[in-house]
Amino acid sequence: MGQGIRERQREQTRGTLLAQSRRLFATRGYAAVGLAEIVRVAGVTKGALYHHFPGKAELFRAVLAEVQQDVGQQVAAAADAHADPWAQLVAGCQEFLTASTDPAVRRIMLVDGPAVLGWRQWRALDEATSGRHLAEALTAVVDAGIIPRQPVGPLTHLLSGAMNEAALWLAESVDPDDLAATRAALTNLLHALRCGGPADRTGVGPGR
Amino acid sequence: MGQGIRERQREQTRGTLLAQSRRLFATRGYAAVGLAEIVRVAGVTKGALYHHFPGKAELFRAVLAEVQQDVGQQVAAAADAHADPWAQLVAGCQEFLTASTDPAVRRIMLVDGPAVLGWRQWRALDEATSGRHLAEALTAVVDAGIIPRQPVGPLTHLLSGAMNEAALWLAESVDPDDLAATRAALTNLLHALRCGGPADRTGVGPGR
DNA sequence: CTCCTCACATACCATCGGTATGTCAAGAAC
DNA sequence: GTTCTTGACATACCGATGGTATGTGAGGAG
Repeated sequence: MGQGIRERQREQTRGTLLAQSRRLFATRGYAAVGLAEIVRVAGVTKGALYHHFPGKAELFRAVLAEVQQDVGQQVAAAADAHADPWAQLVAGCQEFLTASTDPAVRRIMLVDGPAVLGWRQWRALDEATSGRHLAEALTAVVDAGIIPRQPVGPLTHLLSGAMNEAALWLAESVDPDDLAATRAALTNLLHALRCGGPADRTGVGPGR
Repeated sequence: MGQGIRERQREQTRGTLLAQSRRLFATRGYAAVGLAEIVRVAGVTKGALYHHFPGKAELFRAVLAEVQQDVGQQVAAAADAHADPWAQLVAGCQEFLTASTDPAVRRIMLVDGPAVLGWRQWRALDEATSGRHLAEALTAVVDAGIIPRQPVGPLTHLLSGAMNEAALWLAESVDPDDLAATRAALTNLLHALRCGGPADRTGVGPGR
């Protein structure tokens, strides 16, 4: 089955490198973890690391992609449990808050990600995974006429940022009621979108 | 006036150190700027830097505090131009987007800040300046009965994160309409709060 | 004038990310 | 089976970086 002892070994080495990096980056942050420690706990040398990844930043990028993938799947699974576009949106957003309980998500994806890769690359990765689900869900909700027709781009980023920040806040929060309150506020915010029409939008053209 | 040539020189050295650091950190990011370059453009040596700051991270912290202070004042000034609590909230939020046009704000305050100092310290700094204004404005709006009574903590973080992310997105955006669309979406979002309640009121609310 | 302190400058060090090169086994060629 | 090539690492080394220990000269108190 495993075609070639060569390729199998390669995948295993790369796998442990990614797994250990993810663990260390999640617990102590990108800057505080040296390559020496990564290769030590992975049981290899720096030569192996640089054989698989162009450098520390690219290693982090691979780890981040893995984390984003996991979150994206988790969100998508929660959304797919519903048929109604609106229920999918709400469920996906709530599930994102749940997924962000994982320290790896918070530290790697939300804190270090933008700083290490730059916001542009970070956004591109997000766009390809979890962020895309939000945009699609919003588009579906707009198309279904549930909320007023409007450009979904700005709205996507507003909501994405709102949830990111809320997740980080909840992580440091000591009051257990904060989680429930945030979930309620988020749901409330989403519900509020349904009655927000063209208010006094100053100096803006027609939406799409 | 300046009591002592000693103290004046001290303040000037510290000032240029802060100013040059702010400029370099804003343009190239925290990690990509070395202390050697900072002290070179500031016309001093590393000895001077370590005499004024405990280390690179603390220097960054001082720069970030300065940036936060500026943003906070800018937001407060925009809000104080209005008497109505609601107008203050909207004006302050819009002004935050304007203030985030500055690359120093985006890179130092929004991207590198959380990663370098950790989200906890970053949040504490924000809480003391620009973030506090948002919380106060929201409290005022709730107290005035303009939006339904609810915990302001979660709402503050949701809105803060929304604006942070929007500001970063606008910075990379190429479409000039995005700015206007985002302002509209943000205003719309704020307006939508007026018809949503903690107990899930799904009725169609008034425009204004 | 004396002396002390403070605001730096100089010299130095440990560690880090990164690179160049060596090594040895797995798979291909015959 | 032998040779030969290739690829998956290991080893040794380098420049740069943040950080520290120590030197020094001018300002200010007495």
